[in-house]
Amino acid sequence: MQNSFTEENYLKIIHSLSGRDGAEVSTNALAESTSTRAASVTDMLRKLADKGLIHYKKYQGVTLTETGEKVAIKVIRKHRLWEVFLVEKLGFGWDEVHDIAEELEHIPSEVLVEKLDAFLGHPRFDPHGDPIPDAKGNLTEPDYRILTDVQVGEKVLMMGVLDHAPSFLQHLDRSGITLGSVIEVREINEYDKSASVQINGGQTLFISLEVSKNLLVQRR
Amino acid sequence: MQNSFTEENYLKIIHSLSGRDGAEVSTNALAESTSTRAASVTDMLRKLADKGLIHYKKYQGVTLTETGEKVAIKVIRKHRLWEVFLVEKLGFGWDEVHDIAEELEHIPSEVLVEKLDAFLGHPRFDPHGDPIPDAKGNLTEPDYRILTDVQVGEKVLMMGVLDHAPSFLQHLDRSGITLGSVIEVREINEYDKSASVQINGGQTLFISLEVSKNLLVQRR
DNA sequence: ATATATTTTTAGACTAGTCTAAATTTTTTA
DNA sequence: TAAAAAATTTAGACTAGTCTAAAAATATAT
Repeated sequence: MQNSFTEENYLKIIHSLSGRDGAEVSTNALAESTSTRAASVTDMLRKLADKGLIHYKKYQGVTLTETGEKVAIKVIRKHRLWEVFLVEKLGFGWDEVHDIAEELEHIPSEVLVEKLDAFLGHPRFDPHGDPIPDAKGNLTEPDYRILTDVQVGEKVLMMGVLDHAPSFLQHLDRSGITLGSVIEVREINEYDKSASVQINGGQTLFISLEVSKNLLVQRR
Repeated sequence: MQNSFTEENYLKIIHSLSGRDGAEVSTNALAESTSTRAASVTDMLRKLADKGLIHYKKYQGVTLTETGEKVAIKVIRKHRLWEVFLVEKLGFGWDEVHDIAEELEHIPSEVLVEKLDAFLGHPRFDPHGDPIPDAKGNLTEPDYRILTDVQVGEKVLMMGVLDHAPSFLQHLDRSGITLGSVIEVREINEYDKSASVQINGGQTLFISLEVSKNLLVQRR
């Protein structure tokens, strides 16, 4: 039984809204994320439930079944591998690849994914620092901290972003912050909670709270 | 105005059935090639005509408009570039790439195609010897000969295939014939019109008329 | 705890792409 | 050149995915 482009997208979105704990996802949240109306979501949920891909009880929200989870993770694996390809091989910026990967992730063919993975050297992370599930479907989210949780005086490594919006990524580019950058938190401004940080031991700049909330970092 | 996956396929197929002279293509031929019914083809033809992509008069067959031709050639360009990628970079066999490229060819994004083209080193031919249209849409079909037109005693270069069926390509693999092979026609068998040929100055073997008809060759 | 607000589902409809069966047009053939 | 055959189009219907409007269920707030 083959899943459609649209079905795969629902599963992927349920996965991401569901979070690590596999919490229930609401119809409205899905309508928001899929840019459709709640009524359309309900229709699709009945269909996915019939196919055994989600647990669904009317009015109670949904969670993925084990099968549904597997499908979702395969799509995520493909999405992230294609993003690596687009950035590493074709020279796209990390702010340019999301929409194209949204299309490529639905190309069917197990062998294509595995050959692509090998060609890319079995990367563990995509250009935004998101972990790439392995061929068996194991997806281990590394427990990065958010920059807002870093103490003044700490030096950390920039490992990923929570927001993938092109405008946010371009802002980071202009700030000279990329994956692997060393960020030292120098001071937190009482007034607006912005942070003074030093990047790679060089330039010092202000990072707004909004930005800090979307930066994933790790102890060095 | 964006064309759908299905519309692009119709245009591509009309292009290929239409041939170099841009001859009219019949509804039935399209039904055959698209694996649909004639009635469905008629519906789609009305739609493509409304969009200005084909010239269509009821019962008279169709030809591509200039716009339709451009769209078709873009799809062909993408198909052939992806095939090069799959064979050259991912290590697929030339008999394995057609179906995957059928999907990839519909991924939208001009910049993706151009970056892919550059990454591949601006290849002029795909893994089956078919010419790749350039970014401007210029598609020059080289005038290869068919092996059946080669005289006994001539040595030619194998440049492409007319049949892309996996079984045919696998048969060539087993015969040791690939793009660039030197083929010397030694003898034509009166009985079944099969040809005795020598490959790369080495092994001599029989090629059936069926096979000869599908081999494109060039004077060395 | 009951009224109000919010969320979700149902009902009925629309588009794209397909189908079958029947009608029509074109082509072939005798 | 008229009848038969073949090709094509029309008519009406189906599925997937979406919509709006209205009904029903759940949550919230006095």
